[in-house]
Amino acid sequence: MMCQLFPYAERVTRWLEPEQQRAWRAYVRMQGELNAHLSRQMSVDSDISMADFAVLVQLTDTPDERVRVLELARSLHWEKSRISHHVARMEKRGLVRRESCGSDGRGSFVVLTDLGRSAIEAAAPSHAEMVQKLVFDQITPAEVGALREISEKIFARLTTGECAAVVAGCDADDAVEVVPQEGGCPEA
Amino acid sequence: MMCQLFPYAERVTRWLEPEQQRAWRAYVRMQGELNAHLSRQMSVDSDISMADFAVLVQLTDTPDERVRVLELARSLHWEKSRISHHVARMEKRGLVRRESCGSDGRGSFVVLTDLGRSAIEAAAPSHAEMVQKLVFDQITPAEVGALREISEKIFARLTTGECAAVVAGCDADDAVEVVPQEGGCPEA
DNA sequence: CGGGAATAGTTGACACATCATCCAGGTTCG
DNA sequence: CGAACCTGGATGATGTGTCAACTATTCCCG
Repeated sequence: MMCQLFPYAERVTRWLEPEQQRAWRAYVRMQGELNAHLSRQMSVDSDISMADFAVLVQLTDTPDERVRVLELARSLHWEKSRISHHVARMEKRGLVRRESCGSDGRGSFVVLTDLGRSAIEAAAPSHAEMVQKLVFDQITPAEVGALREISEKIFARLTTGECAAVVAGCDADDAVEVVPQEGGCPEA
Repeated sequence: MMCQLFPYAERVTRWLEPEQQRAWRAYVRMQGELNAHLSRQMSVDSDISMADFAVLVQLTDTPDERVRVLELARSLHWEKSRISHHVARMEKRGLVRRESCGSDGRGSFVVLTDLGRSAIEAAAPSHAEMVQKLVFDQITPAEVGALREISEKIFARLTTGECAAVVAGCDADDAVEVVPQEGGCPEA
């Protein structure tokens, strides 16, 4: 594939070194368990999923609590059809509603409802505490920095060059980073 | 708003510090993109999913290429019903087959087929190279070590105390010492 | 003005994960 | 022996993610 071009002409596979192998396995396992745990916790004690949460965060971060569908897709790095389906499900549950856009006949807004607002307000604190307990209570401040550096470097590689364009329906706009993720809120 | 922190509150939420927040955001984004990228790459150029790959790896790691279903669940940290469904789909595609277990009438084995073996042999090299390029080419040897340490610490917390038992159908019955810890998982 | 092309969004089919439930084969113990 | 219970595993419903069409608007350009 496009990401497969390699400096070596031949098909010499570069297998992972033992050290890398260990790190990779540890990372993969941790990441899987952490995701599972955070998802389960959120759905158990707030009755919304991580995906719902991410969408709701985007909405609450916007002054008038309404965002265009494709704007959501871009800031969440989701495909447009994923957003579309997900919003449909959330609408069914009353967390958001759709409104058509006057200035552009084909567009539509996703709007936060009262139910949606109270859902995220209920979910945020325990989610933040969970992240704190499961992640940041376990590692040193130096490791926090390292985690960020590592993540940023890898992420950068994923969004540059040949690898970037693969995401359909959501161009790597660039300036990126109005990242959805919750976490703490700087005391407003 | 939900982010306001009231000093008098009984349950004071520990929001993330700015540094932690940045690290968390970076991690979440990276992890999401990396997963998506690896999955897409594998299914595009080897026609199997990461989940298939994980199962196949377990099978090839076993001398006679046959493993009990629950054994699979335990080593992959999957729920038993997930394994069951997944194996059913893989069987339909000819990657594995089931065989009943003589010594225990209720058990069954999952057995690697020739098709399954050639699938994983085809998938492994390009997957390894992808991991190399996307991850290890981006970070320093010191960071490889850090990544492993961080992952191990967080993982350890996830499999300890009350957090561990939550996984249904796959009790860490053996080995794993379950040391009760205060602080608990969710605040309940 | 008219006819592509791009854009915004939806839809349907399918793969996947989770949950609750069910079931058959073992185990324990009176 | 047999009833209660435990275990290994399958199944169906439901929610979620992806891909490939598809519709409807708007844009561009002659």
